[in-house]
Amino acid sequence: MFAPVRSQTAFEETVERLGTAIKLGLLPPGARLPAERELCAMLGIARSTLRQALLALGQSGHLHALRGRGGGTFVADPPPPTPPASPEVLAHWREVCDERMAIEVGVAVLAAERAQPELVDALDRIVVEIDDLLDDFPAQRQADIRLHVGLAEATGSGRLVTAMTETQGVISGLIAFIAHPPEVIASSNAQHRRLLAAVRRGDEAGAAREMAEHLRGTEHILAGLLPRD
Amino acid sequence: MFAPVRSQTAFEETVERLGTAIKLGLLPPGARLPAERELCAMLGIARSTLRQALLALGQSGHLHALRGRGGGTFVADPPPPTPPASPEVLAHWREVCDERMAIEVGVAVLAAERAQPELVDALDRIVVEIDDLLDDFPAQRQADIRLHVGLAEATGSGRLVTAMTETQGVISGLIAFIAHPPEVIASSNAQHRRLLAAVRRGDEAGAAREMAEHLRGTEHILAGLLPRD
DNA sequence: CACTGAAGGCTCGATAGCCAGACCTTTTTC
DNA sequence: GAAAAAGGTCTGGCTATCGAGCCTTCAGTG
Repeated sequence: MFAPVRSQTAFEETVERLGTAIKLGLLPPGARLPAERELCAMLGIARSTLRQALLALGQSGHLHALRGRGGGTFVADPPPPTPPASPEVLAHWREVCDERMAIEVGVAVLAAERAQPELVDALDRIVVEIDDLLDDFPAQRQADIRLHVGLAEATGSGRLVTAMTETQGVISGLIAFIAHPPEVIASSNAQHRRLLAAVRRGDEAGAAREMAEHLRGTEHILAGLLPRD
Repeated sequence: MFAPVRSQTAFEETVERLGTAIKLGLLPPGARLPAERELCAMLGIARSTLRQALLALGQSGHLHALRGRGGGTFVADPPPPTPPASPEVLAHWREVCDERMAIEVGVAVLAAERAQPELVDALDRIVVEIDDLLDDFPAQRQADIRLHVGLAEATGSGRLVTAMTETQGVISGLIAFIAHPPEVIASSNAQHRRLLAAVRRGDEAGAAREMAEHLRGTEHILAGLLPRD
């Protein structure tokens, strides 16, 4: 209740926002960011602050800039190697999973309530895509992320999309640990299919159950690999 | 995706934290806060910053200070009148409800999974309490808040408790609008009872359904009173 | 080939928030 | 009357951020 107040600086928040977007593939390799003068206006910060963030992401290999007309800031094409998950996240991985469970289940229920068939169709296509990508782990991960974020988008709530992307950003560092034999992926994707079916028929309770089970799968694997906390 | 970065200052965050705790009754009228020198250490901020926050809450009538030995900062005993909900919250009330739905449903599922009987017992007692308070709206509201926050505590995740209190803080300003005939309260409390029953037997899907229905009740009433957005 | 416009790169001064600490005043307790 | 425990006040310094101007690079255009 009187836990430390730790407000992020604008610089930190910007690095995290852009960095997460890149790591999750929301800003794909090669993509061009808006010009600095536009971007800082969008983000509501000064250009000097934005540049600090861009510089940091440049040094970590996520961005590179080209000067001159037609230049700009681009997402690095060979993405930099993902650093090992921070010990801080590792120490609290169970809390991270809990929060993920809460948000994703909530999103699933809300999505089931809203049930826009066209959006569910799009998500179904991602499931098919994943089935074709059983070997290509990075691509399959990104499709998985798009699926989960897409579900959040289907709720129509911007704040839930934000919460979902943040959650995915944190959990991705953990998931990178897990071995991914094709049969695990396939079973996980089967859960996706059942989840979407429940969402499509507006079955809130079913969606909640499927999502909970889906996430528990990840959790169990992590529990076997990570230290007790 | 490039939405404005708006980082709260330590001062703002402190006012919000303490103010919410007071408005939700987590810091009951008459309660004494830790001494300034301790409190600022707990919150990890400078005393001058903390004092700004305390001053602000004093001027809004939520706190009053007594000097001298045995003095301290106390929660005002006749709580100040709640100001009308901010137009900003009113404009986005549907998003607020969505976020609440997601978090509370997620919490309900997680609580059902964990299911610590003793904690559920405590929550059951709150339900009984509410049944005895059908006339006393403020007291009944606070009991309701304690029930929902208690459910979050039952998940064992500190971050979910934080999310829940924040959500309750925002939604409370809206709920103050609603007429509360005893029969509405009674029916809402019956939902509490069914919800806790589902949690107790570890029925995740059931808990999700009950919680969703419970919150939808509030939403429908609000929809009738507030402007379309 | 020179010019232009659009982009990143750089610098500087002003401001605000925050911190750390010392000191003052009030009140109770011994 | 002294000590202790609290809130109240003041000052100086640090850092993040802002805002604005100017420089450099370079593709396109005439």
